Amino acid sequence: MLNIYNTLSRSKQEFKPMQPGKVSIYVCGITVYDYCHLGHARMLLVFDMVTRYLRACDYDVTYVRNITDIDDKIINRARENNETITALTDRFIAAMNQDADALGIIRPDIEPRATGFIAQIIAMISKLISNGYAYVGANGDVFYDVSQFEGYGKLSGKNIEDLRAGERVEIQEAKNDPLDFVLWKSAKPDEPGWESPWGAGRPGWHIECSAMSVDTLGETFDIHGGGQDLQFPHHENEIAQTCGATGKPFVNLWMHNGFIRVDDEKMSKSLGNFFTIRDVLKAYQPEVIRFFILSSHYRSPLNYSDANLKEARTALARLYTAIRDITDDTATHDQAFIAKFHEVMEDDFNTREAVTLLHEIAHEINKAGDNQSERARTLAATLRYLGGILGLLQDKPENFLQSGKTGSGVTNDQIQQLIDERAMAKSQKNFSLADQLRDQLVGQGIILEDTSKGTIWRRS
RNA sequence: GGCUGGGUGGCAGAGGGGUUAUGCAGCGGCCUGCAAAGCCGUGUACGCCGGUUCAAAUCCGACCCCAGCCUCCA
Repeated sequence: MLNIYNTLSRSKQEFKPMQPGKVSIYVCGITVYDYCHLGHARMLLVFDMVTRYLRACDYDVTYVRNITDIDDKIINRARENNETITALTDRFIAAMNQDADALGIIRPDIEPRATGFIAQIIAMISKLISNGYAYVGANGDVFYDVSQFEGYGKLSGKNIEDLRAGERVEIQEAKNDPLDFVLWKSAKPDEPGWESPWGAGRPGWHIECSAMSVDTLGETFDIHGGGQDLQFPHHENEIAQTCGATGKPFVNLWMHNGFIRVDDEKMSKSLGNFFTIRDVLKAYQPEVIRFFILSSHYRSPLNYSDANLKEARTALARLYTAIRDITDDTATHDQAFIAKFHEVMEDDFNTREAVTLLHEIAHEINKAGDNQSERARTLAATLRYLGGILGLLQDKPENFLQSGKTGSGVTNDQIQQLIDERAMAKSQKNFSLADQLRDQLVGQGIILEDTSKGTIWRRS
């Protein structure tokens, strides 16, 4: 029985899909005006893990992750760069796909782009106006009338009075209420726009997701996800819009992933403390980033640091080391570990416990000694199978262990040459030369291991 | 100020009324020419103050501290 924490009820609840065996998920994706950072990576990886796990449980999953390709930041950035909006968004969508692919993230089944749904957006806004939830403001923009929607603030645990008391909402003359938010923004003469009943303009951010999710998954669907910061106002507004337009419940379960932090502060553009995925990939293997992120619970904050990434690399190397040289292709699985794995994953996707379990399996393999024994092969197959559900341990062990980013100044051939020289020295009992050659490699991040089958190497 | 979530050993990070988390680092040992890897053993812990209980890191209450949201944000 799968239990998932629902932000709306602030508790774990049993997951019951609307249609048995089928799951529909919508996740708020990326606004494409810059490279993705590690925070985006966490969102991508968390929901990748969720869909992978649901599929491993034989659910037929439809995973939708949108792209916001029209918005003020995009317009401004295109203007700064002196390029067209399409050129800018195409460029960063390609970059996003490149980064996501590198991290082994399975592409969503449907990836709607806001600009492809203008008709649906306009239709939904019209519906909201006719249903009495929206109005045309003094400046020609269309606004959502928050006071008309009962339960506004329920998802984020806020009430309208508190929000007003916060007084951080910008006062805008055109609105009836400072809390009202824009659905359709009139275009200034030099801005892009689409024709609409309210003149040329573009959609507000929130309405995009309402229109795209309803169009791709239906008026009510199973899971809606996104980063924690989207709870308010974005998801709150989505609920108000979709329910206002359809008169039906919107989603059954809200999932929000925690943030990546740097020095105990949220990683963000405004703080200037963000690291892009591609920058981090220069120093660490993609699987290390995945392992790092899955090493904590998806709702917990997670601190990014060089030390933590290094540790993730070491821990993952331990797992790969355990299955090194074991042929596991024909072996069966250890059902006790499989059952335990599902037990922890069914508790709100406790990937940290799952990773702990992988370490326990690795330890069992190491204890087994003879790595061609039936027991070792069964455990290795289990380790690889369970790791695979998390998107881990699918590489060849020697490939992972040798393809680290340290010691990249020395080629495999050079390493092998030094190993050969050292073997010669060793056979002549010239240990001081042998040690000197080994130290030389260690200085370049290459670790040698003398085994019964000869000397093998890996990157530290 | 309001609303959420949290404070765990040297570090990271789970768990969550009585039984080893796990990983990294440390220490002792085995193995090794020496290492590495691995194995065995080992230490350090649950913010503070009360309460409930045979028993509290775990439940309850107060307090202190931190983070997130309340504005664009994954």
